[in-house]
Amino acid sequence: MAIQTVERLSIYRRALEELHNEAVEYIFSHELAQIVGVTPTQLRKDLSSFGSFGSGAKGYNVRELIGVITRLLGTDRLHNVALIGVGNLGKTLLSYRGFAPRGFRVSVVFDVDPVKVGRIFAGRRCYHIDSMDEVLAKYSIDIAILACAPDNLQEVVDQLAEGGVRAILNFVPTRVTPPPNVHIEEIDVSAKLEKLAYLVSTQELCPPDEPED
Amino acid sequence: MAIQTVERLSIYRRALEELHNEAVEYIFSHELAQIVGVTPTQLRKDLSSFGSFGSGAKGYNVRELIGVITRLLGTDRLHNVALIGVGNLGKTLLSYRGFAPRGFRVSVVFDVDPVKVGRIFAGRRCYHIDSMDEVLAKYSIDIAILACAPDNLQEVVDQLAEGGVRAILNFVPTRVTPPPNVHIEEIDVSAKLEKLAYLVSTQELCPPDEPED
DNA sequence: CCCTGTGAACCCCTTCACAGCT
DNA sequence: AGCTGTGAAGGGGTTCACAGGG
Repeated sequence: MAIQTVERLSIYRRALEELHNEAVEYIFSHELAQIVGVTPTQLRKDLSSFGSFGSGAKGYNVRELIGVITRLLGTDRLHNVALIGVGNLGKTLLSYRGFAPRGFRVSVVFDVDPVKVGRIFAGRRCYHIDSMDEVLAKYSIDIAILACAPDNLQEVVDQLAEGGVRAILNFVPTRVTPPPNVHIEEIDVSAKLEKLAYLVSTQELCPPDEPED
Repeated sequence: MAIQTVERLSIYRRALEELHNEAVEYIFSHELAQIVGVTPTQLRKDLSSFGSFGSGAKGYNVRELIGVITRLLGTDRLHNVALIGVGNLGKTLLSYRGFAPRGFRVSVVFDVDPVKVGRIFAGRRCYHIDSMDEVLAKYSIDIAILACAPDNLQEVVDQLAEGGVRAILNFVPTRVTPPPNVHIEEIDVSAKLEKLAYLVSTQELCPPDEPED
């Protein structure tokens, strides 16, 4: 399955869950496509890449589709997540309500600040980064979120990999090279903003063709 | 210039600035590529798409490249940013130090909560969303960041567009249809996590071919 | 020589057009 | 008739391979 499809599945599922809550049982591709902002063809292609679920008369069964996508994304089982760094961003992530319903549990947090180590943040014990190996195993962590200072980031990543972490979500605007068999996703707010700045400034220079009024 | 190139330029510039701080004057494509995690060819292609800056002997002039990229991204002039929603995420964004050095100033914040409206957050006055029109003009806002509740999000977006906002960074996991001439970038943490969950679970099933030990 | 810059090939993803089903 | 599923075409972006220059 195409990796881009995977990214969209997550969006489809969220929309489908809302529809399910509104007691919608069936939906057509053009309706769901409208909601999530893709073309109906795109949506059908995505879904057809892992099976046939639609019926000509009623469209797609909402509940069934949610189940299939959930299994496919691997979010039917619980993922234990480690958070690295309990600064502003880390605390915000700890309070985010969107993880639990999708099978993610931030089980443990790490920091280097001696003031924070040993304390409990939103119910999670904060460990020192140096004790990572044992703690990762103890909580059977397989995903980590980086929300720490950029110093020694590669080292942290390598330690995580050694501890069995296979996927990392990186909020730190520093690029690290992924250890073997470890997937890294970057979330780079500044880069996104700068992209927007570019789009805004070029739009000023070359306004999109529209009929003069 | 390709849009993907734009996203990478921002990353290049950040790395170049670090190099500049370390008094590095020239750098070869393979060195910078290594730092930011792209192929040297990719990097050269990106840079060559808007000019020729490298010299065979010394590589690229760091300072010059920073200047060119900055102008190109449109971050040489200041962008006034409006933040919508002063919850956990909003406050975290307000305290983020990465905006100012890249030409972004969060000038004003909006909320619907009467407790928050009128208060000052990190030096920014909080206005009610309904007074958006006048406030946007007053501060000459051209970029907005959505960090609010998902209710009526499309309405908020449309209001922003009417107020002259041309680019929106959306942290809210709800898809909205962009008004004409408005660019929207999504930051979807859950979707990224679910993508990672997928990668982890498929890797378990079909481990990448490696020699048995 | 080893670097940069770049046409060409390649690859992936989206879109089109339509066949098949209900 | 309107829907889904899908081979085929099209487009964009990355990689390759090499020409050109200090």
